[in-house]
Amino acid sequence: MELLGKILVRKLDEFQLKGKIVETEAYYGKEDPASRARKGKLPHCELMWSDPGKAFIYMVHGNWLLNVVAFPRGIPGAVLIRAIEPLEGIELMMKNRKSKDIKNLTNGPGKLTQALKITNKLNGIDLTSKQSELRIETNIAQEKIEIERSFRINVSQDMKEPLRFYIKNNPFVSKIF
DNA sequence: AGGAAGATCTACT
DNA sequence: GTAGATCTTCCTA
Repeated sequence: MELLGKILVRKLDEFQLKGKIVETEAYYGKEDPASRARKGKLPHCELMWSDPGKAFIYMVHGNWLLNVVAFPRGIPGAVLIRAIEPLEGIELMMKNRKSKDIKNLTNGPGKLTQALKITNKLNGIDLTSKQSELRIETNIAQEKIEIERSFRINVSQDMKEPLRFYIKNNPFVSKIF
């Protein structure tokens, strides 16, 4: 996806936490049996019908999952950020996660939200605005990345096509086939 | 009001 | 690798 390789920036009081997006999954609306939007316009996921570039944060199994709305208004769909590679503020992430293993900080959807202190307070925030507490920056020195794709992980009913994208040979992706 | 499900994580064998 | 914990929202009575 286009999000791969971009930088996720979480702004706290005096600090900034940064991480490179290394793993994503696509979710659609009613076409997708795994999507929460499949049953119709549920109140809490109305953001999927909203404008692209907004954060859609969803709680499941006691974990916050971070999504980015990916389609124009009117079309439901979002991209789940599964894993990032910590770049800045790593010590604070370790503190948030109570772990000192860097590879264990953000290599999963629920883990990265803990490390970055992402909660439903940030639901619906504009990820493209400079003032947002949470935003996505384009990687200036965009290195060459190889994108690999596979089927989604831990989804009870997956679709027929692979909807998971990740950066090849990156140690921070949650699972490699 | 109560119960079930869900895009997960951790700990233990 | 498998089981259990965990929490919020939605569905049904």
